[in-house]
Amino acid sequence: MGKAESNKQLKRESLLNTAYKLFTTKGIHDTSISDIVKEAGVAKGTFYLYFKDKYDINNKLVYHRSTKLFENAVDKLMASDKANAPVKDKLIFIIDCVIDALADNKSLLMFISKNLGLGFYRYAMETAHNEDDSIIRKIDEEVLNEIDSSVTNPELMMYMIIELTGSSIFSSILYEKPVSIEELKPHLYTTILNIVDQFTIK
Amino acid sequence: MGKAESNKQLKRESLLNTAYKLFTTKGIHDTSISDIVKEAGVAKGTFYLYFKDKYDINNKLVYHRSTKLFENAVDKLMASDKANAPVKDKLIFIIDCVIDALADNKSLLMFISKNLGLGFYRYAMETAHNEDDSIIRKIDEEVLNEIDSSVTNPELMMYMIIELTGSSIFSSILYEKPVSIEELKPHLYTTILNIVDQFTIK
Amino acid sequence: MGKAESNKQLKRESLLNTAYKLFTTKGIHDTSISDIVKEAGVAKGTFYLYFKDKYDINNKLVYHRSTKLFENAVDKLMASDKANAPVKDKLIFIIDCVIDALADNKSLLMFISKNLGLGFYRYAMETAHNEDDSIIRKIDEEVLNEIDSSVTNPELMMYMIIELTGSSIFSSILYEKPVSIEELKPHLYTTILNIVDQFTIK
Amino acid sequence: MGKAESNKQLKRESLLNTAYKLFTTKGIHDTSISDIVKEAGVAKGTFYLYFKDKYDINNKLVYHRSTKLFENAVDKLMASDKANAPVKDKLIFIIDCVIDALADNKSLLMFISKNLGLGFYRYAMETAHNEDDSIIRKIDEEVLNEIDSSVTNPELMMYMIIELTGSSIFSSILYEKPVSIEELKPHLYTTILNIVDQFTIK
DNA sequence: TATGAATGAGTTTTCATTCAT
DNA sequence: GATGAATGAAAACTCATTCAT
Repeated sequence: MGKAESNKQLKRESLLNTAYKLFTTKGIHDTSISDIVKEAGVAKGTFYLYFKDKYDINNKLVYHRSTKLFENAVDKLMASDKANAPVKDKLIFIIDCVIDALADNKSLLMFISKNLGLGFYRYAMETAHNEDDSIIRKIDEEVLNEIDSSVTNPELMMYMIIELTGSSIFSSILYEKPVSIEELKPHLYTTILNIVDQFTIK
Repeated sequence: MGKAESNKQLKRESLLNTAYKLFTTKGIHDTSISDIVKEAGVAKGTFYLYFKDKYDINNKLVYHRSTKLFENAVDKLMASDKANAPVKDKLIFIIDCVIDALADNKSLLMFISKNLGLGFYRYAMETAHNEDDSIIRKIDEEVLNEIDSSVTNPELMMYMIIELTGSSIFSSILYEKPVSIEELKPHLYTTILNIVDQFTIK
Repeated sequence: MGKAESNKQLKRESLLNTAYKLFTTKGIHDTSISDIVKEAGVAKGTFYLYFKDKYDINNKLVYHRSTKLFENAVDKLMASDKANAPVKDKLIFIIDCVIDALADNKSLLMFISKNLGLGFYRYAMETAHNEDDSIIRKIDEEVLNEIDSSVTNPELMMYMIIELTGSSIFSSILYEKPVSIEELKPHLYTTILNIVDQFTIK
Repeated sequence: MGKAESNKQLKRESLLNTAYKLFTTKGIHDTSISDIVKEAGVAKGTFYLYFKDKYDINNKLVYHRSTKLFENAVDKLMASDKANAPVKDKLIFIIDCVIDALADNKSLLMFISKNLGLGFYRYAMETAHNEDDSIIRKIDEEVLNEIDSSVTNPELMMYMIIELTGSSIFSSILYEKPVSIEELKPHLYTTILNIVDQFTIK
């Protein structure tokens, strides 16, 4: 990668990071492209070399940041002694990792929650179809492919688990309402395991 | 109510209805105050007599429309033969009513989903504190006040039920993904009843 | 004066006082008629029963408040042992009274200074021609009519004295720059007396 | 200076000149930013590239035009045979130049008078502190630095002279009331010299 | 007299986008 | 590729004034 090439990437990165910072602080509505380029230290026109508009950079951010979240969780799983544990355990492990990461990074939680209003699942499915390197596909293939054939409707099961998790952690992490995330966790995991059972033919 | 007074309410109503129509069709971002007043047939300044800005009228709409949704559900419950049924049954009845209403009114579902990104529950609790006539308070008092004392943490239980329901129906109703709402319902209600059990001391 | 009549005057007074308060605090430019009537507790339309517009009420205020200033000074003079002193002494007495009153009421000083930007004198002369009860005419007749016939150009003399006084006290009272008003006074009065001498044929 | 740079200055100048023209003809209150840009031949947004609002461009104009006034006076003094005359003579020379310039340019007089309502002196002192190239500082250093040590309070002396001059010439130039500027001059200069004497220890 | 909701022309202000350098 | 001044359509918002009650 030549000097020019790396400089090019630097500008792009700078724009992405600045946009993320401003979107999470002031909100996308109150952030203008002017604000972004001023803070990023690049020229107005440069923005358009990399992104179509404000919403384009926002989408790229959502994809980028949420993918990383799951990638890290999978990496941690693989590095752990749970790498070969039963699917149920791996599922809880990954969910736990993601929750911890979001509890540690509330602005990311805020950012994702504002953008995935219609649910993690739908977004995940959409990107799974559009992007070759979809993290969802990777999770599916590498972690959950061994879901027991006794599960009647694995996709629906995953849907309910993801939606329940995704929607219930926000208020808990951000406002500790109605309970803190640490208090929520055991109940949530119990429910998740119940859902798995519910979809399992005995 | 004098002639002037009723005319005043008419203008306000007209603005609310027009805004709702435009927000759900074109989106709030692409709807200008000019658009609203033009379609509502009132002068620009009149808008500012009733609402601070676009976001103010939007919030008032969210409150108004979502309250109505639950009010109708409670009314239906009271008029039904389930008025004196066990709490579990009343809960499922209300949820079923709300889901049916939203399935019948996708633009309302869309509208609410865009605006309650952080979850029904948090919004419900906030308005419960701010508004005297909060529907949530009413449901609490009139329908659920008899929750069995054997439930360990009724608030947390309701939280999980509401979040699971609120987030899982969207994709199902709007895109029939991963399954249609009619297919989802039995699984959802099973999970809800499981959650109730989970919080019940045996 | 009937009840209705006094109520009428009360509204007018309330509008005048509120306008003065707002003009001196926020400036005339940032005060709207809406602001005035809201704070005064009267209806919008009522404003137009008494005043033509914002500038009309402002002018009436300037006239009213500055006239009172000089009236009080003349009253004090008449009540003092200087009532029959030489003109020079009476002149200094009146000027001293006015300065003290303004030093005691900085918002009034601010208000007058903003509105009499083109000088006390011109304004005084204009109102002297327009208003039957002009305070300037009264001062002229009751206090200064005995100006010695040895003064070559009494009008010009008064002009210079008024302008010098009017412009030099502002900064002194409001910012104590370049010196406090108490420090300024002796120098100012010396200069005034010098001006009188300058116009007196010896 | 590149082509772009000079074009940039041209736009700024054009806006300043147009604003001055409109402010002096119609008044600042009746001049809209739309008026300015239309007449200046630039786009609406361009205005905001150079000025914050109407009042910002007005302030910059006051500073610019009043500074020029004194600069020209000092230049004329330096080019004259009075360059090395006694301070008294130089003082009268500069004042005379400024008065003549304002008598020749009544719209400038009007403009300055409306904006320096609280007095030349205060404004001059403020800008002297804020601006490195303050004309007041220059006059002080180049012309008046040799004020005789026998003057007890040079700053106060200058204050009184400036305020007297500044306030008394307006009505005289604009309305020839109470006397024309040519009639006023000898009396004014006599008073000024008297003030200098008053502050000089004999 | 007094009211205050309604008006809508007029103003300020923003900002995504372009394009000559 | 990179720049950033310029654009101008379009948005938000204001407010003096009116008039039916």
